[in-house]
Amino acid sequence: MPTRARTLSITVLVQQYDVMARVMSRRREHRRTSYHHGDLPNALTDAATEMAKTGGPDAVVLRAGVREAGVSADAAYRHSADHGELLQAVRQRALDALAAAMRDRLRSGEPLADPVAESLRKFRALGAAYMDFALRDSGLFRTAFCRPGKPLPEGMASMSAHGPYALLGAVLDEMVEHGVLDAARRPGAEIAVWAAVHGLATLLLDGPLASLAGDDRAKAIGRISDFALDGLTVAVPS
Amino acid sequence: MPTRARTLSITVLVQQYDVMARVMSRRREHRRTSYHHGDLPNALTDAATEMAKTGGPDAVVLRAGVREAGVSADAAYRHSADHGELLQAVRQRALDALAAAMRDRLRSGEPLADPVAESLRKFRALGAAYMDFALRDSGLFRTAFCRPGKPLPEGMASMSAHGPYALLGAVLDEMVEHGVLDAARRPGAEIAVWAAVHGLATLLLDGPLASLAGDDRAKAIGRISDFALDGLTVAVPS
DNA sequence: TGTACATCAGTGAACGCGCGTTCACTGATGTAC
DNA sequence: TGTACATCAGTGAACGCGCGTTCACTGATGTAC
Repeated sequence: MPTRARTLSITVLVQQYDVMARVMSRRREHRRTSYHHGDLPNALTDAATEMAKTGGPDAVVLRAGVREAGVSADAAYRHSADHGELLQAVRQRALDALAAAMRDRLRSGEPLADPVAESLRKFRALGAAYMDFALRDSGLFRTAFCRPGKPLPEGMASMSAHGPYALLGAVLDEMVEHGVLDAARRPGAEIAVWAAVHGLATLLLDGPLASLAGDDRAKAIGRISDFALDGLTVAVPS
Repeated sequence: MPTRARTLSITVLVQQYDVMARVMSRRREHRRTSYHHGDLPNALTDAATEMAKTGGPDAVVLRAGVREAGVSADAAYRHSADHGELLQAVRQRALDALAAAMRDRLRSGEPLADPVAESLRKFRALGAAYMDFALRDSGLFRTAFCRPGKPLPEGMASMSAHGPYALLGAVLDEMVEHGVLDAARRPGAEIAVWAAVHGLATLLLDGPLASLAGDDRAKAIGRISDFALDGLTVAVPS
């Protein structure tokens, strides 16, 4: 069957062309002008972050990263101590992205004239941004909070001046300032609020609440901020 | 140096003896009287659960499990579809263990005469048991809530009549019954409370709060139940 | 009570995979004189 | 302005590991007649 055979071989050729084109375009992206890469540390972290975005922390694979960067495996070890350090860098990126999403949400809404209402608006905006990030960019979110190989260094991004924790703290301070939150209840409030929102995110993402359908899910998300607010602002602990 | 050489060889012998003794005792535990194991599915799940206890979900390794059960690798496939199914079985065990710890804590405390105080006591007991389990048996806890390979079947144990979720639900019902919790606030209350406690557990365990030292940690844990209670029982949402 | 036979539950060896890491080596770059 | 030389940042191949899974096969068990 010569006709069939020719048809097949053309199909095969087309497939081969597609594969080659893909390979070449990838090569082109990362083609270097010199023997040295120029900025391997960043390129590697970029590639690894992209993987985390898709597949979570388990997808952060050193060999895949150097492949993507168009460099041999050992080159990574000129800049990184080991795989754990790469993962740590990606984790940092993920935390930064989360904090950025929270800041964006703060800015995106219409500021309210009443400072009390405004501080509440901000509080809810942070919670909503956190939940959205967790559910939409779940790979990064999971990476940001994945179990680290070695204990994390103190003062990591989430705790730094611009991290999620600090953002929440600033809004809570505002709430105290405007009398929404009793100053006596301020200490440690970040942790309680953070726990509530973070817990809901993880239960929905990987936990037993993953099966919660669209509407129930939306309800649960909607409620968690009110729940946290009430938990903070109630006058008399029973 | 003949003396040195002899000393060395005795050391080596002692080491070899230790290794052999360990191997033999392991063999003995699992020595079978017949060609058939008798109860491989349970033995395998037992072994895998033990691994999860120590090393979390990543430690649930099929080959290690069959090794421990004293059986060849392929034997596992007579009873389990694949690795995912084994992990699922272990996850179920972990959830059962968590629920059991919660039930035990409910029973262990002195019941109070006042039904209002009693329902609050139960509420706090559940939270405390959950946190203790998470921090003390962290391997199992992590396994219970690890990301499943395939979506979980609906109606899993945490949602079943005796799972953690149902236990919390029952106590919340009691709180409504005795006027501690407004009935209008009852729907979805499990989720909010669960999220708060679960979130704190995961942040302390693997997250950025892992560095929280003994006293701060205790404070955060102590506060989370009050926080959740206040969030539920406050009269007027601002 | 035997017996043929299907089925169940094992065996030991192997496959293929992809990983993190390391090896000895080399091209490129910067610097002291 | 050259030049020797240390150092930096790559190469390609390999190592060793342990995993999940599958292969062809076999011993043990239950069942119909």
